[in-house]
Amino acid sequence: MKLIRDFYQRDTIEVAEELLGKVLVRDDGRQRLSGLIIETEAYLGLDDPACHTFGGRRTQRVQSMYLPGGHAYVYFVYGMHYCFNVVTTETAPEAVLVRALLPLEGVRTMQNWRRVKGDPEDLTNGPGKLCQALGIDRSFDGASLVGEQIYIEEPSQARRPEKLRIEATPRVGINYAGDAAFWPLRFRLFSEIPT
DNA sequence: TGTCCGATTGGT
DNA sequence: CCAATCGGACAG
Repeated sequence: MKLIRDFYQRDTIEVAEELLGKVLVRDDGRQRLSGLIIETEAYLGLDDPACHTFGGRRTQRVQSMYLPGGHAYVYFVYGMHYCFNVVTTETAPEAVLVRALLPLEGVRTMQNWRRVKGDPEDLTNGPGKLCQALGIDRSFDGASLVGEQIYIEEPSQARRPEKLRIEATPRVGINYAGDAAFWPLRFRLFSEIPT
């Protein structure tokens, strides 16, 4: 079951936690590439120094963060990587960064796009890596998450754990953000998931 | 227009 | 630990 718009149009921290254990799907019409979401980070908009919209910044790059919850915000960093975010709330420019997946469908294709072999976990255990594995680039910026090309769905019964165990720790790579660098807004699933 | 730097990754 | 690599934010 594909998540509906209302799932995204809620409090950002709630969405960040509840995205854990869901399945991110990229469907190019020929095949499905998917992975179980195991790590996220919440970015809290105007009052969050680590957020691209801090202080009400509204530049070309971050336009899609001002879309209603349920859209994608994809940006380019370090001259070579893309990061995929889920826009949250009804109107506030907040989002959740998807940081890691457990590959499910289309592992072969992911290996081709990543040009690495070996441990499937290395395919999508980082925000830049998972974008490369799923073929997500800036053309997905602003895309609807209730459409056909990219969306998030409930996991199959088989890989839905009895109870999710979540750990909250500080976000990474934002040491420039002062106190906000210590806010526990990074969420990780550490239950055993059947694969 | 010029400069500085990044919500990362991969190799030393 | 450090380089790669270039678009974006902001100062001038």
